[in-house]
Amino acid sequence: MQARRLAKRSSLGSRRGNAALQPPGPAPAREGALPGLPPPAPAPAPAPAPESWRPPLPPPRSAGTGPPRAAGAAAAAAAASSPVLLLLGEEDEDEEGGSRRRRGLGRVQAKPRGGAEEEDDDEEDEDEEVVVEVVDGDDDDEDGEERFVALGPGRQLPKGPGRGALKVGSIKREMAFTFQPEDLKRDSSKKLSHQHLFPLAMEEDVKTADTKKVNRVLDHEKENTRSICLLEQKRKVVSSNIDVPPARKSSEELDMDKVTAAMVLTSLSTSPLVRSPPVRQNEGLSGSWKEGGGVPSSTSSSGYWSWSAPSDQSNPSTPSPPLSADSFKPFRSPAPPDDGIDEAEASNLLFDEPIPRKRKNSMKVMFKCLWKNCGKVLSTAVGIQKHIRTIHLGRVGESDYSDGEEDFYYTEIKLNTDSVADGLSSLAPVSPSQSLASPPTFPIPDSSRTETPCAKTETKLMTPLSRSAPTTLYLVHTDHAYQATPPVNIPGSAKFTPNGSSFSISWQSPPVTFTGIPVSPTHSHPVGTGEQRQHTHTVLSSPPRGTVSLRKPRGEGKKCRKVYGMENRDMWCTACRWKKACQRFID
DNA sequence: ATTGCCGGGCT
DNA sequence: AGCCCGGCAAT
Repeated sequence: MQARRLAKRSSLGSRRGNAALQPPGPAPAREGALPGLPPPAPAPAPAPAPESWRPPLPPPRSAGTGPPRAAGAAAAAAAASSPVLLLLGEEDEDEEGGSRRRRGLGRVQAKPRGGAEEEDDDEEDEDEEVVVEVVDGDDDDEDGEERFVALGPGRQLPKGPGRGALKVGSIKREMAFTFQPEDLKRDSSKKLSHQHLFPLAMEEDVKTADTKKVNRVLDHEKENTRSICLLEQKRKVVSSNIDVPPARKSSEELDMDKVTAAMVLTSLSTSPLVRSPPVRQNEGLSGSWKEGGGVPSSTSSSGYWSWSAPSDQSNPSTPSPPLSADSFKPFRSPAPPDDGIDEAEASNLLFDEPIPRKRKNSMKVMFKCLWKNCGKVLSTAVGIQKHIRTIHLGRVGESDYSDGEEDFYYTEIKLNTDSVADGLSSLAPVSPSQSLASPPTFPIPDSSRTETPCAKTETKLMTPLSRSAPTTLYLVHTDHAYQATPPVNIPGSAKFTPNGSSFSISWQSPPVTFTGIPVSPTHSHPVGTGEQRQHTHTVLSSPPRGTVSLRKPRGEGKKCRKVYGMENRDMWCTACRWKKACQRFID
């Protein structure tokens, strides 16, 4: 039989009908009688089909994303050798992502959490890193530099965002460089952990830069110098070289510089690149700040959020909340920011999508006013800033403009919002003024959907869906109804529970029942108002496609393949033969 | 790597 | 509709 089939296949299946011609019912039986016959030597297995081409894997991401610190040396080395690498890598990834998505299209918008999301994450991660580095002046500096370099001379910037990146890059770069001298200094003395990354960056710099820079490096270390350097360097024409500011300023000046730097950063914060750890509890206004790192934090965060929002739109399908506060992974800022960069003004308010993106861990960030006697908590950075500005700083007129000062007067609070409802409810009251945007952004939680007025954003991923999905599945399967299986399964015995797992039991017969009756009490009939019911309905109908198709849980039981083996493929149930869910041995 | 089976193409 | 298979995901 098999041989026949094989032959048939090899001959392009022109005669495909043959095997099928045998009456389906008897066939198995007959064959069952045949087993005695030595199975015809299976024809030489057809050469395995050549593997379908796959998009090349993106270049090792390690350089860009991975744990920056750990990856450190290797990654940095790679980067150093060819700064462009990173950039290219990014692009490649993008492309790949695109293709992946494209490929995925056919497949029910495959699970949103799939590659696309990951990729997004990655990307953003990278960006985040960059940001972080700016703030901290840490390891990531090189990153920024690399990017800059690559962008500048090497290639033409394809589009707006690129340009923006460039811009930012340069700035960043300056900052980064400023740090370097210090790093060198520290290198000898401190040996900070993050330092090992630097050498690379420095190396590169050294290549281009004069040795005198090194000398300068030896100067006493002032963290504040950074800011100064930044300012000074801006003047310098040299793009590739890093010059250390020759002059040092008095401590007082340094403070000033700090402030200045802070302001600069703040203003720059619009750029997605600037980032800082999300949750930073700096009660001590002065104490906790470190080298200006803290300064932009709040502002940047707001900026960040706002940026992230657009990204969401781009990938509506992926809920992916990248930021995990726990891991303290640097934030991802969507590289794409085509829109934003140009308007680097303090237009935070514009986007101010206050709403921190929903995080995986269901953490929500709130902003608390630290002003004495004012414990006001708002959900958005912008909101809190505004609040501080107007209420405490008394800057009524310039409400729009933020010089960053407000940042000192509020802190971020992480809230654990396990239940969406909580988050929403708390949200609403707290920041009535700006919260409007927030609700839509938190679609994830189940409860939210009912509460949120705005239906469009609602994801259909909610539990209901999952439950409903099985139902749908049922239908689908019913449709298929592979007739072949002679042995009918115990329809009656199988009891149908709403749960996906058990539903599988009864494919064949009863599904119909189900279709009519929504399985889960939650969604099902009785409860909903007309509207709600409708909603449910929609969910039911659409989900199969949009949602992660609930794949039928894999049956543990024996399957035709197992039972009969490949040799007796003919004995398989049709479904099995067709690579469909086995109907004979249903689990 | 194997296996179950979905999604989709071809006839 | 029947048949088949690529490819994904679970194992």
